Amino acid sequence: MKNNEVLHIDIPQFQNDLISWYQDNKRDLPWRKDQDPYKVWVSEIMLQQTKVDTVIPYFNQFIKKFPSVQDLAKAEEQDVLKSWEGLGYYSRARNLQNAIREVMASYEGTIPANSADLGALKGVGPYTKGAILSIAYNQPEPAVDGNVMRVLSRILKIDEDIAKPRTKKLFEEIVRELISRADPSSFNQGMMELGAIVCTPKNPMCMLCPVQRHCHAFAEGIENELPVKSKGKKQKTVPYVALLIQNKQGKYLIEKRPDTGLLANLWQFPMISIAETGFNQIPDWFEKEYGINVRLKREAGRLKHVFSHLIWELEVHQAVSSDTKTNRKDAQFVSQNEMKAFPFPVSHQKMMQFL
DNA sequence: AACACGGGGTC
DNA sequence: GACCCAGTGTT
Repeated sequence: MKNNEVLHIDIPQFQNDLISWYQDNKRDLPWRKDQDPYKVWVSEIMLQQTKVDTVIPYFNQFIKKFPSVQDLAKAEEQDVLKSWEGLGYYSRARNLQNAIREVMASYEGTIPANSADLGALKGVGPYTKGAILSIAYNQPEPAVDGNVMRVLSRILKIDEDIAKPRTKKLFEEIVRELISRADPSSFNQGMMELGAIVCTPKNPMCMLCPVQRHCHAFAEGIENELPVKSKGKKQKTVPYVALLIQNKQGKYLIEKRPDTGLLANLWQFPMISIAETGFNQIPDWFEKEYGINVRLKREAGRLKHVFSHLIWELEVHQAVSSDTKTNRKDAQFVSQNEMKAFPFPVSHQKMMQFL
């Protein structure tokens, strides 16, 4: 589809309506106090697939702890993950620190202001690249997220499936023609703010919309039919037995997860896929894998934890061991107090309620 | 192009 | 429950 087939609006007037509204109505958010590229970057990573209200306290605490590129570069990864604990998508934190270290090594600590160098950094995809270039460096680059696709699909009456990668590219090309050269920062942020506040997924507040007069979906009364988005497939359920193993010193066994995949490098209580290892082989399994003896005491409780792509059903058991050490690297007995320094996924924080 | 990758809020 | 969120990396 050619862009000129869908761009049936007065572009200068649209830009002016949007930017005027944004400047009068923008929320007072912690990452909008200045245009520090580092803070813009951190905020954009945190905001990926995450609501503004969720991000605010994490952002404030993160910037206080790691105020600059230098501070984040020299931090321990475990400290960075601890600051990210509960926010989800933990590879964002690890990729961010990886990229920040690359900025120190290759760019003397200055965050690149060009598309090629910025986009080559870990965790900086098309959206984040455009957001940093437009918001921190005032360059007319597209920053197309879910908000922008929703808003533009309605304004321009585009019914392509926004779940398809190809559709995102279409919107990026459209934004290249639509974006204000005078104030790309306000244009991009205005589009996202509009999507978050007015042009919401359900029941958009068209009566309050600053660009209502440009909107083809509103004109036809089909704002609730757009955007078109195909459904993802539903999650698989996986049953586990998780163990709260206490030794004679009153300490509990915890372990570090592998450095790739789900919840990489976070800590957890040992858990066993019950589909692979039978319940009554658990003691033997621990003897072999951890070099410790384990005796199950009682079931402490059950909990279900839902991820975007799978569901854990955890049967939590209390257990005891007469050992104080394990032969497994990245596993150790710790007191409840010592435990607080380790980053845990929310699923295993829930388990601590049973301690 | 399809899938892995968290967690919380809303209706 | 189903959907959504200021998406990216891997396959």
